[in-house]
Amino acid sequence: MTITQLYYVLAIAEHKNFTKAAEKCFVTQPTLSTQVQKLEDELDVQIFDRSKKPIELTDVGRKIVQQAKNIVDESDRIQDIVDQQKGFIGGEFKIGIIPTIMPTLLPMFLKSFIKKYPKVKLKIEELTTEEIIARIADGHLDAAIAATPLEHDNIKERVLYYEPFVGYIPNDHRLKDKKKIDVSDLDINDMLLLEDGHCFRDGVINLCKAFKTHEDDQFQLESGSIETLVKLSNEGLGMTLLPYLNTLDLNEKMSSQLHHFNEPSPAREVSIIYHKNELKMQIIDALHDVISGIIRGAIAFQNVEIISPRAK
Amino acid sequence: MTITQLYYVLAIAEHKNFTKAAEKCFVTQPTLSTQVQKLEDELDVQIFDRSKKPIELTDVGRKIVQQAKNIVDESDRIQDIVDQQKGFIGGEFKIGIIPTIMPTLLPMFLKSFIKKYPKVKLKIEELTTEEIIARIADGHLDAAIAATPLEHDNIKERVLYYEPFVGYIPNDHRLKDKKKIDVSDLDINDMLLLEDGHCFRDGVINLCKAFKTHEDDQFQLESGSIETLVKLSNEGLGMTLLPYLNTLDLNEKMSSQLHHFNEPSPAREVSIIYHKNELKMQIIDALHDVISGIIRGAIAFQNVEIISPRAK
DNA sequence: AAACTATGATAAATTTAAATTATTGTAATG
DNA sequence: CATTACAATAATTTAAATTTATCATAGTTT
Repeated sequence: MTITQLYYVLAIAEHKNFTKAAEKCFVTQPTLSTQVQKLEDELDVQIFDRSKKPIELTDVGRKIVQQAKNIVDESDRIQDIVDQQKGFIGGEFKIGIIPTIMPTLLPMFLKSFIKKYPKVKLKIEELTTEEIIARIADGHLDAAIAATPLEHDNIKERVLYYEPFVGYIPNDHRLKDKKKIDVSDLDINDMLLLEDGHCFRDGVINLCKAFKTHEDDQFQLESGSIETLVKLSNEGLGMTLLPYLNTLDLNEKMSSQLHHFNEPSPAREVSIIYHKNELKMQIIDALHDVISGIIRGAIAFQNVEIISPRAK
Repeated sequence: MTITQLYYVLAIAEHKNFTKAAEKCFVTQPTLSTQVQKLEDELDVQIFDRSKKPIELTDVGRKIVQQAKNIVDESDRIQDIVDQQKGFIGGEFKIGIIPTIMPTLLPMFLKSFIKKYPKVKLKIEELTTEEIIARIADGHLDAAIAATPLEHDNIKERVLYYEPFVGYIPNDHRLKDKKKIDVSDLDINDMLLLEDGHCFRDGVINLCKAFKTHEDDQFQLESGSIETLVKLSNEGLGMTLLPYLNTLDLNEKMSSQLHHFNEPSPAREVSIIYHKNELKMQIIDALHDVISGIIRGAIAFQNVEIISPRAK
């Protein structure tokens, strides 16, 4: 049994297809066929059920794949140990960021990160929390930045900062004259929300403690970007909530529509999250240090109340 | 990096000698030299410091060895998964048993175990608790039977039975007329003990809540076997304590010298113990089932008080 | 200090294993 | 029924592991 064989098994299990898995492994399809057969012979058990299309795992196969993941993870960690010893921070690092954090946070830290750690090749993807969780679990993502707490067994979290929500209230809105707003002022039915799948949407819904009914709505547009929310709000279609960092680069006219919350201000917790196996911890540490260092200059709120990003 | 290379590294780390490690791996010494060099080249780090005699691990080397152990353990477990799936219970299994349990327990279960599981090749060794802990930790022993609790981080325990202590009191002893004895009757200074290193000795000392002084002793013989203790006791050199199973095959004259304790009788907890990595769990389960099944017929005490087997 | 011994490194040759190209076999699909 | 998709197999090439033989070096003995 070799680690390479286990890699092959994992690739096949993932793609349910020898040919595609072979491409991913940068070898030809017969290589996978023969190596997997060798492993199956050695263990004297079928890992894959080739009679099904697409190919399926057998019962033992599923357990073997699980264990193979452990072994491959543990063996990856040897390089990790060496890197740590050498103080080497580098290599490819795949990070996911949720859409409502990406445009504000990424420009703040990316430049100084790549300057400080030039050997790290960051691959950044915009993903929803759901997608992030799945990809961290299966190892396709090394880490992610998302709203927490997620309370997911296989994922660890390290808080980066707490980001308060700020009300964005158009001139014709019932709350326009309140200098500071309160959570109890909010009514989910005159607020603009992001489309489904955004945890920021879920956070706001949790905050309002009521579900949007859709019944007496004249329109049902739900945007995918916070920028659109602001523009819709300007058209008088309702108020909205913005994460604090989104309020920093508004023009003068727009910032005048901002209404902060009375303390404790509702806020989201933003963390760097990663698999519990703690692979590539040096890079995660590096990211954490850079980001929280930069944020410390931009956000200075103490008295906040964390709103859960999870639906329901 | 291959699993084989990691095996080689582990063998060298253990024997601190390429030649001996090569023998253990059933390959020639140049094989180890070249394979280890290849691994060191790939990781670009020295694992061994060959300038020292005997050879030493470098700092990273130590960490790599630790991780290599994990990987090798995890990869062994794949065969385990397959065995479990097939309901196959077999292969070599190394078990240690402490001296005070070996002669009574082994004859009780060995025959029926090898009959029920003919494919398991048991290798049984008599070892002290100390030796057992070390060998389970380094993987040289698959499991052991010992007095518990040990409260050792890397070792798991599964209780087999509780074995009461029974007083063996010669005719001239101050307690000879007490039908049932009590823990408070015991005086460590008129009792015969096993030699140092036996946990049964430590258990008895704990029971007496006093240390033997050696000061006013006329003799300082400490035996390595319970049989000798009984014979010395017969010579009037003091009383002793026997584990219950040792009292079952005494002749009539000897059994008349037995004095049971008032309930709750002091007892030792006897468990099958194994590494927390839970390798070869099917065999451990099988052993547990056979032994506790047999013991259930021989020991039927409920009201006992467990005495710790650990010194001090 | 010279000779000896133990032990690991290196070289060359051999054996074994992995990977590739080309081809065949076999289900599912239209 | 022909086509397509996809895995297995065969033959060959390439690469890697292992062995035998030899050398280098450090410590030990005489």
